[in-house]
Amino acid sequence: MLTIYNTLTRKKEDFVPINPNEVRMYVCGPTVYDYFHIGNARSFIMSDVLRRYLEYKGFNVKYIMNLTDIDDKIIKKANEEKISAKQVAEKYTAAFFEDLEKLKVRRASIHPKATEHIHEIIDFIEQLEKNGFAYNVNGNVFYDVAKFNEYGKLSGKKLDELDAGARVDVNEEKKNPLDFSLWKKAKEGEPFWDSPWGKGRPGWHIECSAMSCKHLGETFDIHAGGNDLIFPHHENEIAQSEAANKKKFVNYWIHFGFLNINNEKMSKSLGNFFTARDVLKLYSAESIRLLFSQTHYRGPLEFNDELLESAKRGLEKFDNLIDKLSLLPNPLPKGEGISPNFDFQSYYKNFEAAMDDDLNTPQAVAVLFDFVRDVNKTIAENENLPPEFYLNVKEFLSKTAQGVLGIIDLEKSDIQGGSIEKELIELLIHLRNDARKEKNFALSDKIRDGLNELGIELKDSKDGTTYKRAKK
RNA sequence: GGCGCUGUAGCCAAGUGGCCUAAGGCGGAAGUCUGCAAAACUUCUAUUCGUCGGUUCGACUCCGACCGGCGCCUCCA
Repeated sequence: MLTIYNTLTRKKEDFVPINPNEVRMYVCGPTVYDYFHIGNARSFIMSDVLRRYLEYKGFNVKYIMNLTDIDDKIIKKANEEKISAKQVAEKYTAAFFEDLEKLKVRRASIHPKATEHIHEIIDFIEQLEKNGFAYNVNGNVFYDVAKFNEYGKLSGKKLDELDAGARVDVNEEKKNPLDFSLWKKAKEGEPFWDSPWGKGRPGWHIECSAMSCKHLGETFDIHAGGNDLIFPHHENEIAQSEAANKKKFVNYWIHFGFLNINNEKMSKSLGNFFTARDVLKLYSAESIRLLFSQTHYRGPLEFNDELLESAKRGLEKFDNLIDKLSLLPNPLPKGEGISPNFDFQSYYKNFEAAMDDDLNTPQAVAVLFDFVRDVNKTIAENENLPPEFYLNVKEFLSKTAQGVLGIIDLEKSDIQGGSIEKELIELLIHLRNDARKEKNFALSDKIRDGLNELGIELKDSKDGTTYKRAKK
């Protein structure tokens, strides 16, 4: 049974979806005004892991991630770059999908855009007006926080306390400083849409309520996002959706911890961030995903080169085993060998137990490392293993390490390939081994060192010489 | 000020009232292999869980105090 820590109840709960075999989940996506940073990537990756694990468990997952493609930051960027807001959004939307793909994050079922749901958003605001939760002041429409009794139930804040602590950003039009914009009146030169309240554009929070409702229904299973969205964003979504639909909005709220640099939150405003695409220039998606998987999703995650490097090194254990598998004859000889005493089921069981426990990926990763070690031992201790053994190893890694966590790529063995490059390397290895037979070590070492400089490492073993390419 | 999180080996990081004299990764050490090397593989690497008290037959795990770190309360994954 999968358990999930629910921010709403502050407890770990059994996960029971509304429909038995289906999970509907919504994750807050990016505002497309810039490249996203590696801290944002954590949310995308961990959401992806959650989605993959739900599928592993047999659920049919309907996964929505929105794109905020109209907003103050986009308009600001457009003015800076002297292009339209639409062009900014298009540019960074394309970049967003490119980066996701490089991170091996699977696309959501649908990535709805705010600007393509203006109609739904307007309907939603009208419903709020009708229910008495919204008020219009000169074309600006606000949500009346005081009308929603349960305001603060997600973040554990109380209205009066919030009021006291709220930083004064005086907006004369608001009844309460905590009221937030549902519809913003267009200023001169800003993009706008026609509405019952005049020309304007939607506020930030309303798009998620409108789009989740359209694509997932009034009540759905999981809503996820970064810790900093708890308040006010998710709190406001609840206020909007529950006030409009008069129904519970979301059953399970999941929030991801931050990425820290030197024990400090990575953020655009602090300037201590790396874009995902820059990190990807130096490290593979698998390295990044392993690093993220080695910390529980709710806790803070320390991020630096040394840790990325150690994740990359850790990955080599998997890669070496994958290389071993890829060197086996294809197809494997049938029915030969003695079955070792190797209990694959217990590894599946342990992996699932870890993941079921509020997505304890560090524990799950530990199970995978144990698995690799035990497989290596078994291979070393048994001369004549049956083909099923290797097939089972591959299947296990394929389902868990690759399928759920995405920390390995079974199709991409370094040893594989069919290019001329491969043939040249093999020719050099032959020449070198001839030199070694003649004890011409000066020449053989020269070849080895030369290849090394090109990023190709030779490995001599009993069964011959193999090579691998240096990796990210 | 309000609310919340957190302190485990050189670094990162799970975990639990007795199976913990504490997973896993990196780093370090030794061994196997090797012409040498690298790599690989194997083994070892915290008598101890921020400090001090308390509860308990028993705590690192529960409670209290103290010290330290972080976050939200404002756009933010």
